[in-house]
Parts: sequence; C-alpha cells; structure tokens
Amino acid sequence: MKNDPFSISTPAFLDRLAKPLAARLIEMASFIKYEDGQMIHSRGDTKQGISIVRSGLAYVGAYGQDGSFVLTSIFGPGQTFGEFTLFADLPRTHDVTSVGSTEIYQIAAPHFMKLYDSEPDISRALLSCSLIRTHLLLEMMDAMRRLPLNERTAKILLIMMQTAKDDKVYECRQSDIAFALGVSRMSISKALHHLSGLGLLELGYGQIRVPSPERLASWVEVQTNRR
Amino acid sequence: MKNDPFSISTPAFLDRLAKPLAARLIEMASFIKYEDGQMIHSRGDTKQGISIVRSGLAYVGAYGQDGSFVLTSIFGPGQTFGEFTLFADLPRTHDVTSVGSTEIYQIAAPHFMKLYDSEPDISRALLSCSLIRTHLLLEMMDAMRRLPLNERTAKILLIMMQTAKDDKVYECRQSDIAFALGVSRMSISKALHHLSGLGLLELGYGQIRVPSPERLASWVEVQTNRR
DNA sequence: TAATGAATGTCAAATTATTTACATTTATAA
DNA sequence: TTATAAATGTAAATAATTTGACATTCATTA
Repeated sequence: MKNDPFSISTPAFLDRLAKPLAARLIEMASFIKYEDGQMIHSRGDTKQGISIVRSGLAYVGAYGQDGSFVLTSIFGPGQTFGEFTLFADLPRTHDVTSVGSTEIYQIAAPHFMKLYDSEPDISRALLSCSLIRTHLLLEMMDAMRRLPLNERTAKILLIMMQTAKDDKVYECRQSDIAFALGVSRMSISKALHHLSGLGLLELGYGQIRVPSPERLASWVEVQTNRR
Repeated sequence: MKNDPFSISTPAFLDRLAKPLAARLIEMASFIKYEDGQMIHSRGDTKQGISIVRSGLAYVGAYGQDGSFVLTSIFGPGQTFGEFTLFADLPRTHDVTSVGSTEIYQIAAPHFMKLYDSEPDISRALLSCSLIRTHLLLEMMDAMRRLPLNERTAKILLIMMQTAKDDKVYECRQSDIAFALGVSRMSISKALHHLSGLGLLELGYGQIRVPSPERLASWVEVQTNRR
C-alpha cells in the first residue's frame, strides 16, 4: 500500500508550528531510528508520549493473532501520532510499525505537556490537525454510506487529491482506492471507467489524471443532490 | 432520527472542564434560544466562534438545493461545535439547525481565544473530545470497509452503546442503525436477527438488549481475526 | 379500549457488487 | 532488449443488497 487517504490528507503538525517553536520541540525530543518493519509502539502500552515522524513512514493499525496487520492510518514526515495517549488518558489502541528506514522524534508526556501549557500555539496546531482530520473522515463516511459507487469513487478521489503534489495527476493504484472504499478492485475499475467515459478523468498505469477537478467536483455535487 | 453514533459517543466538552472554568466560559457567552427547526449557522458563514449546547439538540449537516438535509452529526447538552472555524480558519462547512426547543451558548472567537490562551485546560478538553471522536470514526470506518454486514452491525452496536445510559439496553430504531451503516433497513433487520439467533442480543420494539456486551465484543473479535 | 401511527417483519424481483480465472498492458531491472 | 513483476482489463457465474408493497406487532392517546 503506497497511498492512503488518511496519510495524504492530514496536515503535518510540525509544519503548522513557527520555526523557532518547532525547533524547541525537537530539542526536547529523543530521536530514534527504525529499520523497515520494526515495532514503534504496541497496543496496550501505557507509557504516554507523542511521536513525530522525521523521515520514513509509520503504519498505524492492529495485528491479528494470525500475524495479519489491519492498517488504520499512515503517517509521514512532520505528522504526529500518540496524542491520544496524552489527552484521552487511555492505553495505546493500535500498533505502530516503521515502513522503510524511519526516524521518529519521541517526546515523553511530562516534557511535552510543560511546553504545551506555556505555548498555546502547540495546542492550536494539534487541534487544527485533528479537526481537519475529523472533517475529512466525516466526508468520507458520508460518501461511504450515502453515495453509489460511481459517485463515491469520484468523491474519494477528490478527497485523496487534496494534497497531491501535482494538482491534476494523482499517483495511486486502483487497489489502493478499492481498499480505501472497502470494495473490490473490479468494482473500482468499473467505476473509474464509468467516470472516464464521462470525460471526468483519464486512467493511466499507476495514476489517474483529473483534467478538471472542478468539473469532477461539480459532477459529484449534482449527482449528490439528485438523490 | 433519534439516535446517531456521532452524538452519543462524543464526550461532552463542558463536562471535561472543572466547574469554575466552565462557569467562566459560560459567563462570557451570549445565550440564544431557538425554536424547533431554526437555523443556527449556515454553510459558508465566515464569522468565527464556538457554540455549546445548553439544552436541546443541534443537527449538523448540509441542505441540498431540493431542501433535503443530509445529517452529519448530532450534538446534545454540553457538546460543542464550531471549533473548526477557530482552528482551521475556513468558512463553515455545514448547516446547523435546532431540533426541538434548543438553547445555545455562543462565544465569539476573540473572547474565546483569549481565555483559551491563558487556560490550557480548555485546549485539553477540546483535544480530548476531538481525538476520541477521531478514534471512534476510525473504528467505524474500519468496520465499514472490512467487515461483513453481520459483524459490522455488531461492531457499530458496541460503539453506539458505549455511552448509553443503561449498559445493556440500547434504545434505537433499526432504521437508525441502517442509516449509520449506510445500508437498508432490511439488511440490518436480517443482520440483527442473525445475531439474535446466536444469542448475542435480544430484539424489542425500539430497543436492543445486549445481555453481555463482552460476549458480543469477543464474538466480533473472533470473526474479525478469522478473515 | 379502540384507533392511530410508529416500528418491525416478509417476500420476490431487480439491481449492484464480488469472485474467479485469465488476458493484456506497462514499468523495471537483469 | 528481453524477462519479470506489477498493475490493469474482461467476462461470466455467484452472492449480497436494495426496492417496493404489504402484513404484522407494539405503544400511545383519544
């Protein structure tokens, strides 16, 4: 899985802090390096602290007894995870593993909370990330329960593309979209071809071109309002 | 719609503040009363501020051009909405209307942010609510994409029940669950009867009894891990 | 205690989505 | 420039869901 709607659409916490404040935060962090596939945190851990990805990727999910891993979110550089342990006061709900060579800043709860209490900009950044995330999740949920597959596919494409580098070309495999929507690859393929037939997008190998995101969005809008 | 997974599972912001701080917050609020069905906020509004429900219910969603209303969340007493306008710096993304006679505390951004900056407990409460909400949304999303309907139904029941008054009896209509999962009432009915046949729950008129939530949870666990 | 409306139950036809098993195309690395 | 693997395309059989039209059960109140 290269792409995931959660990773790409969530803003980077670190980027939302002013440079000097970010530096102060990093200063108090311990810095840990992981090889591919190492465990960063385990479900059930009670040690409280926040983690920030410096490089690489962190997969958040849950291991089944059979060793399978169910992915929930992906975090990349600048993104943060573990806030849940600080503010919800619960043991970790997920396992976190590194993908590829990955560097993580780790800040223990007492240190972090001290800076947190004196610098409101930190909570602002955290809230901003969390609220945007909630918003995107609600949008996705809504699409998943209300829209037929064609519209749902269009909508998730728009959501996933929001922070794509290139405005119009989105690099992903059809199977990623299928997973994100919880349907089979065939169904997605069919839906994509439907949209392609309407001239709303162009399919390539490992990528999808959306000539006019506005047109796609307004098509979704129209379809949404007619049900 | 009487019930909704979002409303019942999200903690009340106001309850997470110490009494004196909550009082200070309320003090600076203006207090507005709405009859049933009045508009509290409109999509596109740029005025920033936070709202807290004092009594009644606020439905968050979006009106279509045809007058239909697509529900996204429901907020009850103590719960808050509008944080998005403060921390994401975007116009309102949803319409908010009152259901029944509803009282709302409204605090404009400048006032609120002043207290916010001096009292870290406010951001803690906000973050705690937002993160718990995110967590529940992720759980629901995961269930929606990975689990077959029977398991999905069991799981959402567990989520929805988390904050039910009575531990074992959950008052809701089957059509509420159907909406929450985005499937038809028939399908839900079938799934509920399947679970009922397994002795995991008992169906009543407008309510569902779960004799042993633990047993239901462990059944979901087992089913989840075998795929 | 009827009468009413709300919620649930049932069934078959129509639709939508999945599965399976290959075929084809495209990128990459030998 | 071939191999090779990865990604996509196709199509028919099967399975799951929805739709719609009613029937039944339950709770409320006139």
